[in-house]
Amino acid sequence: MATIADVAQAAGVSISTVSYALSGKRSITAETRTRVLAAADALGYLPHASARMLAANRSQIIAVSEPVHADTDDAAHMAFAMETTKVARAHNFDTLLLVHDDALEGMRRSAATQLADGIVVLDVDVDDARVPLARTLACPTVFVGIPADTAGLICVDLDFEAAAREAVDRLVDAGHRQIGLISHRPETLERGSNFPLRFRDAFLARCDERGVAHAVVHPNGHTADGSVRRLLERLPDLDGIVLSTTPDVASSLSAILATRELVVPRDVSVIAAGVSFSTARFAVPFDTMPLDAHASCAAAVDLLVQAIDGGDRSPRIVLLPPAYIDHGSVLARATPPD
Amino acid sequence: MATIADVAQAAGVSISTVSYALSGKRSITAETRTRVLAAADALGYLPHASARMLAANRSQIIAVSEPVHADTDDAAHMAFAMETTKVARAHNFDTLLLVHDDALEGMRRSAATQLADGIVVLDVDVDDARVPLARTLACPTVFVGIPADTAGLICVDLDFEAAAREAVDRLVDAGHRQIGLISHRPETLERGSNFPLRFRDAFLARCDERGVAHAVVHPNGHTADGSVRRLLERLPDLDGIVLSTTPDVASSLSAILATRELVVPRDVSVIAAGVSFSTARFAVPFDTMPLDAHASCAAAVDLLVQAIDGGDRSPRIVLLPPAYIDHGSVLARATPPD
DNA sequence: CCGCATCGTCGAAGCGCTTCGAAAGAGGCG
DNA sequence: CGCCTCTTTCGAAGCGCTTCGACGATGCGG
Repeated sequence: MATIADVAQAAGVSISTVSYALSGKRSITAETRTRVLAAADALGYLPHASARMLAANRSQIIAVSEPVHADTDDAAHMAFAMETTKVARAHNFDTLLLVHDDALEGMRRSAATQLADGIVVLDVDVDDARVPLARTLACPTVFVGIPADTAGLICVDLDFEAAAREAVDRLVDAGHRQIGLISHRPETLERGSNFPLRFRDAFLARCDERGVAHAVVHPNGHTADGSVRRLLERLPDLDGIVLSTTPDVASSLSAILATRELVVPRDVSVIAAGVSFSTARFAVPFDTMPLDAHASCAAAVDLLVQAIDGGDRSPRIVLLPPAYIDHGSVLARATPPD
Repeated sequence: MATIADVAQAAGVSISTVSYALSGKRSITAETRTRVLAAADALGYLPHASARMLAANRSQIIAVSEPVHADTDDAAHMAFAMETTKVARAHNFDTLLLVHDDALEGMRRSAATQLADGIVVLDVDVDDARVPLARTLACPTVFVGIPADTAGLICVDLDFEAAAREAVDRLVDAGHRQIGLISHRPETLERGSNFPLRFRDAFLARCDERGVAHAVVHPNGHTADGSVRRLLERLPDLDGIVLSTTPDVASSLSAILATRELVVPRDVSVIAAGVSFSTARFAVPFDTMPLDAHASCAAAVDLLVQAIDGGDRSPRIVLLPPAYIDHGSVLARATPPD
């Protein structure tokens, strides 16, 4: 491997001149710069990563902490890790993957050894062990998700509350009067995954505000079977369903409604909200307010880079407004006669 | 952050003594070692990653190259990247994630800058651009998957050929006479994904050897709809199906067979082989020979660490024998009267 | 014509660690 | 008692880079 000394020799200049010519941190004559760049190019020179890290006190590495809980959607996780990596590259950072139990310990390690310049924390629980840890680290950290106690943290997430409100509003505005929410499985909520709670609570509040009959169910298995049954028990004239659940449950919904002679959107309107999968390939695609991995990760990395490069570590919560993708699964109801 | 000098001072020894006490590369009296360890502990000392990398000429980082093609299964990719990371940690390596277009360029970069000590290449195509690149790199590289030209490479994969043969053998041995293979979507094969080809070819060869009627279909959409229709056109008495396909296609199979009054395993036996998803939660679970991410990645990382630490870079192909998980989806057929 | 900025380049220090060679001390043997 | 060996520890070099201070050269104004 060629070193900066080789380039310097080839270009007939000093080592520091090469460094400045390549970094642009001091002015260099155009002619000298050209010579240096040519030499670097000819030698295929790339700076030795660890030497650069040591001297510059910067690793250009972002750690990504991703615990991967058994009950969460692998494909969604993948998307977040990948998007974080992609966006980080655009900022000239590489990403280090910290998974499973090392999601926690790895944060401490990569911060203490200064392996990472910053950390992105994914799959955040309400009561996440990584929250107190992050507070003790010298290393800037951004959470994708909102834990219970956000004091001192930088957090980014879809505005699940706004999404829940918009879902309710759209259904109510279109004349729906009995709205059910199919949420996540009970174990997901018990573990303390944060967004299902936020979504559910906002859903309940908005339904109350709008004065509409409503019910919330949590699927027990991997289909919407029991959820639909329980919704219909509580809302016999169910005309709207909001989905904030897993892809397997969502994809089974149309068929299960069909067994009860219910057709989407003829009899029941459906909106999927805060979901990280697409319903476009479902037999009946649903209107969707997606949990957009790219948007969340881009925002997170932007904030992190700002903290690293710009030194702006002031705590804040950034909520991303939901987008609405129309697939025609919401049908206006005739206003019931007073 | 505490440095090795701080530890040395606290323990009342020299820097090199601390280094040797911690690394164990030279003998140190028990008493001195204890003192050093105590001091390191008290100060919360962890060696500065880049300083250590620079001095030791070792990064303890493995790059993971994962292009993520649009037509491939996100959850499966996730599993491979995660498992690689997990196994790497057990060897005291961290993993750097290289995705999308950077899967290729990142390999060059992390090798040239010596950011990575080795590379694991995932999601390998038959004609993968990363193959010729790997040959030019100084950095040891292990492929998870078998490209067309394996000259000079270290590769690990499930023995798809053996899996195909075993699937055919099990069906034929159980008296099946018309066996269909539902393979991957045409675009997956066109892109040159390597294992579907290997599996299909071995399937065809074994069916010929065993003298059994057979057909191969490639699903067009995301269900097994058309595949089943085309199989039945060509094999009117279809009694066995081998699945080497995507989870969406596989999960739709039972229901689609049901529309034709075909029940698994009463009328048709099914074996899923070389798949990275579980069929355990399907309405009818299938016998499965899994593509085990953990096994593949563990083997890959072992080989890579051997190459890095042990200097053993001799090219080789390691094929992992398939396991067979019985879910009762294969039913012995009465031998037809001669 | 001299002094003073300004510009482009250079030399050297230093980032925190590993590792080599050597020094110092301990112990055994003739 | 001296010599040699072995063990334990130390000092210093060096990994490849960034960056600071300085130095010579050039250009300008007084």
